[in-house]
Amino acid sequence: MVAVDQLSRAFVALADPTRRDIVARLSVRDATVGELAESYAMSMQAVSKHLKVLEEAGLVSRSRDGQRRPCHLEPQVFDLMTSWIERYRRQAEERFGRLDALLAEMADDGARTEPTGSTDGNHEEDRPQQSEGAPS
Amino acid sequence: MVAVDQLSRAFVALADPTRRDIVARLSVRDATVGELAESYAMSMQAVSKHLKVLEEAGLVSRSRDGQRRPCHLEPQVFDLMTSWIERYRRQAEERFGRLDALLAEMADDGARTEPTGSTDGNHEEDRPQQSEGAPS
DNA sequence: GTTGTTCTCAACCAATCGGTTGAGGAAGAG
DNA sequence: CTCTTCCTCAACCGATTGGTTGAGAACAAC
Repeated sequence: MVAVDQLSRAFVALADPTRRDIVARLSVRDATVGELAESYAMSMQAVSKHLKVLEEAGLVSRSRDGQRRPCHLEPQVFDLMTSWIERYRRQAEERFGRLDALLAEMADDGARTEPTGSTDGNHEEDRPQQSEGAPS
Repeated sequence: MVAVDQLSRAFVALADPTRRDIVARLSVRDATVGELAESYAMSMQAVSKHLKVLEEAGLVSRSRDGQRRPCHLEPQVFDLMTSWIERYRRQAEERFGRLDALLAEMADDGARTEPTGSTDGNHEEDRPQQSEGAPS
């Protein structure tokens, strides 16, 4: 995790089962580090590290309450992930001709993209180091 | 990645910018290992490893065409991820949105319904090793 | 056959990850 | 003040990750 973008941090954060479980618990109610640590067979320091990862990913915030550090779920980052996923899922399904599933979805948000033809080709992102130009 | 569940594999796979970019390219069109490798400043072996990760996550499948191994995006796994995310995003927002409505309700009919617990409280999953029971 | 292309496997390496233990800071309680 | 509670920081450790190079398998083409 060396100065990576937020999307990478978010996916990295949710890649660990313990961290996903922490998110699940925090979605029910806020909790302190100690409370969370009781649930897992690991030290409080380890849980604290996991929370740090979640916090740096923007998924969790922490306030002060005496010597306690209550953890709070911040679900905005979820939108970042789902929008990334949905973008490419939609493009892929569009390409495979699964228009039935697509049309049902377009009834919701009315995104009028060309059926199969356009294949826009502008998938920008924090591209990793490239050697040459775009692919064709 | 030592025999982890599919959800972990999927998040791990998308945690790398190069792999996300591969997914982006494959959403436009299928591609061979060599074609993909031209786009990045790394060896074909490295790209092949990335594709292996994506394949084991179920995000990419590969067929044979002579000595080529065309890669194909399999977007079903995306649903697994979005449904996980949406579940907890919804629960969190529900919890935040209900706070005001809850307080108004508690002024009316007292403490008959449990504030946060009634909605579900069963966030099962392939729980990591726990020490004790559920969180209160 | 030989040659060339495409791709994978194996070994290696530095860096990171997920855990540990020990020490210590910060704040409430006696 | 001391003591305890809650939590973080630092150092360490083994396993994994993301890259490399070299060898070679599989297939097409000559």
